[in-house]
Amino acid sequence: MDSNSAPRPTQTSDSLLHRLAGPSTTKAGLANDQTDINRVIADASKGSKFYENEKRKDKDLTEKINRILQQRDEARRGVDIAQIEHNVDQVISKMEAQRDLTQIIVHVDMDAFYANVEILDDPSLKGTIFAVGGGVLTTASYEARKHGIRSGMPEYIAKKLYPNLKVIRCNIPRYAEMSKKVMSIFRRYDPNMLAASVDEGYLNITQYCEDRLQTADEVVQEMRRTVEEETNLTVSAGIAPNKMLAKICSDRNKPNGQFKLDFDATTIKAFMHDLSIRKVPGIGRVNERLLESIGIKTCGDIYTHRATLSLMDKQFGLHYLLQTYLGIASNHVEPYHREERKSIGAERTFSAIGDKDKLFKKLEEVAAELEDDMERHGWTGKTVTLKYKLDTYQVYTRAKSFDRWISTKKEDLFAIGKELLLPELPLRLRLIGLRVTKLKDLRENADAKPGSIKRFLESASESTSPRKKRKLDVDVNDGDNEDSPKLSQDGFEVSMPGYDDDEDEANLEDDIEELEISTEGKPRSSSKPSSSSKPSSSKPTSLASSFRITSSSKPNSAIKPTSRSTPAPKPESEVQSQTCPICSKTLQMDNTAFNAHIDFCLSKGAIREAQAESSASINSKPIRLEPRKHPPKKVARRGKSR
DNA sequence: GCGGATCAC
DNA sequence: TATGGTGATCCGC
Repeated sequence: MDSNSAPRPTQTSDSLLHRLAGPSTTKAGLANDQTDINRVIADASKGSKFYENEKRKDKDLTEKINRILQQRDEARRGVDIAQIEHNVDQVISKMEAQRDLTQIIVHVDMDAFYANVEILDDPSLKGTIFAVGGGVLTTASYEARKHGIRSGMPEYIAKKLYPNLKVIRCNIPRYAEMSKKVMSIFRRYDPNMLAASVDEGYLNITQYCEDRLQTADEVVQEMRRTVEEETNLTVSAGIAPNKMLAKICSDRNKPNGQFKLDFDATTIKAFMHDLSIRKVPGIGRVNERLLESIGIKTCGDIYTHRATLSLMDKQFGLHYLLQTYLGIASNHVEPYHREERKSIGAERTFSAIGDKDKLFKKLEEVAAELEDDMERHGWTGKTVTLKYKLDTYQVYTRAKSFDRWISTKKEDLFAIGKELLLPELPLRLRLIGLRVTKLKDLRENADAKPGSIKRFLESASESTSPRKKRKLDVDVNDGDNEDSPKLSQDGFEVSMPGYDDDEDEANLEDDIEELEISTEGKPRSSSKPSSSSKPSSSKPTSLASSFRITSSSKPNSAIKPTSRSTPAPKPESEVQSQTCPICSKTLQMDNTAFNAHIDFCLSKGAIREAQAESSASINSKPIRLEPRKHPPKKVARRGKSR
């Protein structure tokens, strides 16, 4: 257990080595000896500002862990552990009783997507060691991964690992094109699938299997074969009763393989028992370390330490971890809806700048990009957040809210950003960004109940085939968004917005452009740190020692579950009380019937009324028929450092 | 509402 | 020489 208080054999601690190795360490196709590779990476990084910042974060985390251990020991003192365990066991029984094994969920994941598309266009790359990106790598071929080269890694470090590495520039429009093709094949199996990113999606094939009397394995096998036949790209898949399990399973036989988990509670629990917690979506490197510090490395360990987790629920989130231990999660799959968007922003990295006018110039450029996006996608909002990163890599944000919808003109965005940045100067920065939240959808005026309206419109336009680009509200998924991915780490890359669907190509391309990874900067080392300049404000959250933590600064920590993670099953046809966003009547019916009712209301030209009405009330929140997407989240928290 | 922080891709 | 960009969410003020 506690691997951190042990003496370090080398100068760089294990945790720091691990941190420097990047977030995608647990991925498929890794290298011979991770240790040697981590060493090379650390040596190549040593001395840089980036390295120093990682070191600082690592130290903060170590201190936080020490506080947690102290809290744990204190909390366990004098309490009846057996009793607590008993109580937790009862909670587990209840969760178990709600387990839903009725839905067949599939997670599909394209293998080394960008790299494989490049091979498509240049077959001579097949089997060779190459990467896609520039400055920072977006993805690496499987052969390159064997040498420790991963997405998110700076090119110069990758070349230390393999000097002859060939690096190909990203061709985002091309990837988007292939993504569309592949997604459309997936949709044959579930028209309601969720495209989670350019290269990844979730399907519910329960109906499909039932209709054809085929097993899930057969269907997925056929689907994967179809993708390969029609696109020459391979995909890996996971089949399980919920999204979390399906995602974990898709990684099991990658590349070009599939893995099905038996739809049986005993099998699922056995599967989770030995699974590294790091494999659980939502648990990243930080939470991995926090959990490990109290002895939890696998999901099975969650049960062993249930008493501690219960006592420290605030920090770790007992509920979410228990669900994870049981292998229970959301099995809800539906397409992304435009109204789910919560923010829109732009940010740019550049070689460090200290000059005020030059910084404003950068801010202006970012403002222009943001204007473009907001216009193109039809959004405005009420809050603007400035983000900046010092040349020391420390990140800060400063926000301002308005009681009106802001102008999307770049001049206005710039003015707001300037107002936020000015009081912080002087600073030496390497990144500036602007983000708008508290959004209002300018296309579909329904900011009032978007959920259903959108849903209806979407299916309607789908059948009639859209083709025209914008206007006419209702656009289905404007491609915008989505989940968005960008460079990924784990294996894959990035993003793109709207692949979703058939519909406007032009728009799609625009979106794609923005995805390009910039990495521009020609870094010149900034001569001096000038680190002295620190963000003024800073609110030391210090007092935050909400707990009785001992020492100084940082407050809390730890993991927590989130309400999300749909605890229960919820097949979908459950009768419940719901209020129609159009006619405002409260109805008792299941979702299918409810959507039909909404269709009815909409068909009566109720749209206009709804729009008029909604523009008056800006706040109504989208209604939600089902649990939302997104996993858990919520794990650790920490205070500010330094 | 604000700011820090973590995570996914 | 040199380490992305977009979006979401959570927590503690």
